[in-house]
Amino acid sequence: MDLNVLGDTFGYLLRRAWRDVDRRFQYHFRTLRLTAPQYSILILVNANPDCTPGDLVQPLGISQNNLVGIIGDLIDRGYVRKAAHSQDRRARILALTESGSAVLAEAHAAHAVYAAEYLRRIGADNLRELVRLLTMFDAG
Amino acid sequence: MDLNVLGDTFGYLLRRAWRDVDRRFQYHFRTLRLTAPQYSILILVNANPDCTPGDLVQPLGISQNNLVGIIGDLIDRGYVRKAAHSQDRRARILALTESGSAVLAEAHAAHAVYAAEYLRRIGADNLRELVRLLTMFDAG
DNA sequence: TATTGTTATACTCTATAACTATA
DNA sequence: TATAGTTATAGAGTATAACAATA
Repeated sequence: MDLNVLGDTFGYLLRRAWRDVDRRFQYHFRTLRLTAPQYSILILVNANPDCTPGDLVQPLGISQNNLVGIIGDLIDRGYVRKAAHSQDRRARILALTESGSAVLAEAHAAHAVYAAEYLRRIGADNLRELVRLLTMFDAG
Repeated sequence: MDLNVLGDTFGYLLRRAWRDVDRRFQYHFRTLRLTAPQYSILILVNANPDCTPGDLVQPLGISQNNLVGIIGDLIDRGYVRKAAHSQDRRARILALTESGSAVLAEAHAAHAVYAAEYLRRIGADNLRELVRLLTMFDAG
């Protein structure tokens, strides 16, 4: 097949790269049954205890209505707990449960294996350079 | 918000970059009502006349069953036509219609505007470097 | 009036399985 | 027995709109 202009089109390549990375992520996280956004939520809630769901909207790039279900799943599975905000009675605050901290540790271990795979495939220098370039796309 | 390890995680950044790029693509292709995969199909069918749907599976990274609907939509809209294969009666061959060639020309024009936006934002050298790095992820 | 969280809905993309007609 | 195309279905992810409670 002649790829024509596609082989030099960064959008085409970005989509393929994302699909490859997401597929490998899913493979390494299959026993934990965590998606990439769910892993991100665990990391953010752990690093920012008592944050609100609204705080997660920007860093995750997921709108608040769609966050409800994803966080709700993590709550149902006992990894995250949601409590009333002390000042603003509209707001909720999030924190990891003990079980959530434990699964986050397992997730970090799974992520290390996944990352090592790409370290071999792509190389440390290339990955560092990629992070630099991708950060420029970050529109928020 | 403390991003913790996420700010240096290429998977996280890749997802955000892809979402940004896809959103801008959708914006520039809104009047043509073409998705990124549909634009890719028009390019590939144009560059490879009389290819089969199966030929598109690998370059698009879309499985054959899911391709049916996407190609079917392009056929319904009169951009692609499907005909019998001369040797293999199981297979079909694809080609652009006149209307398909016309819309592809419009799509290339829309893509040029979209690409110019990123050329300003990211810079030619960085985009070239990005294409080099993303090609390494291409698993097929 | 505006904001936080929530529900509902629809559409796209993706994944698995199974079917048909050919080879 | 394998392959090309197709159909069906279910699950994510995403988008818009609307609502209740509270600020």
